[in-house]
Amino acid sequence: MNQTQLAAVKLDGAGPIYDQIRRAIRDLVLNGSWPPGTSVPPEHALMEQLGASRMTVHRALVQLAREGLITRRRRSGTIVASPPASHAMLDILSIPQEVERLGQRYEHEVLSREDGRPSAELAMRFGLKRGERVAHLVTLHRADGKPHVLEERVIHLAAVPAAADEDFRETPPGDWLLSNSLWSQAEHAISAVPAEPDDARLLAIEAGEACLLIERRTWNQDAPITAVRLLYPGTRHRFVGRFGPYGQV
Amino acid sequence: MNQTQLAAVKLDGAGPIYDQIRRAIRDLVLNGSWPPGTSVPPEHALMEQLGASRMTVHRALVQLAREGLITRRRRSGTIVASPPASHAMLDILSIPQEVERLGQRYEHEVLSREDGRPSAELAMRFGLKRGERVAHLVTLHRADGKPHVLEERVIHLAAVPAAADEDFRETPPGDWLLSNSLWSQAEHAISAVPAEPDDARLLAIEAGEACLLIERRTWNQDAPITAVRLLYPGTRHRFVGRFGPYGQV
DNA sequence: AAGAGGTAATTGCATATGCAATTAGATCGC
DNA sequence: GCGATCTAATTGCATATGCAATTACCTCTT
Repeated sequence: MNQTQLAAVKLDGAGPIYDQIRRAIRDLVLNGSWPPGTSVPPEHALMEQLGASRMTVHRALVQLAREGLITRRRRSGTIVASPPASHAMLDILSIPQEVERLGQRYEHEVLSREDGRPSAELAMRFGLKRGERVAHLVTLHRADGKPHVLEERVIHLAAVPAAADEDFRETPPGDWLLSNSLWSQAEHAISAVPAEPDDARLLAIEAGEACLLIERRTWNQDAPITAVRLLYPGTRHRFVGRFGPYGQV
Repeated sequence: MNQTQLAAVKLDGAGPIYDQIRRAIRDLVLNGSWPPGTSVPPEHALMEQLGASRMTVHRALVQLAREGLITRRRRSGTIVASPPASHAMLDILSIPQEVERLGQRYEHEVLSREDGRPSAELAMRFGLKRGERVAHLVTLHRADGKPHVLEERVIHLAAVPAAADEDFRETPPGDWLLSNSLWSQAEHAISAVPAEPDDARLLAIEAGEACLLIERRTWNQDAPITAVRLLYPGTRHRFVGRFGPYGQV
């Protein structure tokens, strides 16, 4: 919680001062130098440290608070926020949550796992470099005992070394990664595909049946973390989102 | 473009002044009193009209600009922005754009149209009230001559009376609605379904082939505008989105 | 030890002031 | 007219100042 040795805020001289401060602190948060719970120096301290006026520092902090990276309270001060678990998009990041929100019992089973350098076929399918060590996992998620989604995932071990010693029995890989790694960008692709015979058998559906395929890749500051293919029996699933023309107005 | 008789900004006395100003202007924009292109009074004018300091007015306007509702330029002033065509999600609102972004030639054809009270079956499928008058359209969109997506749509004529006199030959219904109606909320559902025989024939694919189904309903302030089912041959399409845990960081 | 009350740290908000940057529109010179 | 130049309107940014609101923490009383 406390700053024993807090990495310093460094300005880069590009653009308005308030924005330099904002970006500097944002980067410290995003790259993990200031993990969630870290207390941010009070406005006075930053003001002296940076040689800016309080209002300028304030402006940067207010904006960061609006963006959700920090939490501010009078008298208590400012701390780095935990990534919002309630973010609309994030819902689909946690399969246990997704299942439980449907009021069903969740289970998962790791069907296979291999660590090492990817085969040519695997590298191709997930857009990997051959040289890099990855964990390759296939996991089946069940809702009330029935197959819910088939997950095939690679984890970049260079980015998440701890994954090598984790067996994912307690927590499925997606959720484990959410709490054991940092990510700053994710890319989704959604498409419909017919079920391959092997996949169909695991999902207990007919081969060729329409399935929803979600492919997601996740990075932290350009370093790839993980890539996953989620195959949902299409007839049983819909993804719903709500928005307005200017965002969530 | 100009304010012949601009509806006035009215504060409600609730909360900080800068936020009252922000909400007041936001509401004028969202409810259509200040349509896109309207020029917003300069900071000086608002300052006098509202009895607030320039910095306070400034703060409200800066925030609205960051939210994308207004556009500001030095000397030229501030105008109400057009709803952002570049919004990631919005891309899929315009099929012509979607096709042209792929570098293909766009065409569309209205295959059928019926205006009147919906049949029981139709009301059921789109969640309509039986009493309400709607236009019911089936449109096929083509890319480079090949079927791209099959659109089935209902338009609530009470909300968009002008739709009754439009034949949608020039502009397909989705795009026409974008420029001829206001909307504040949309809901998407994405799922995978096998192609029905009729639909498969129109899309020139095999019956039962996996398709991506996007169902979208659109409202303006709780009043339904339109509902649409877009059926994409799944193997040919992917929808891609990108985001970070704190939004578009 | 427990509760009451006071103090001060910290953020939130508003104002006033001044200057910089941009550029639409006016003016000038030819 | 037409291009060059000037002027001033408008937004962008930073600072200094002052007060309000919240509340962690200290002190005092019993």
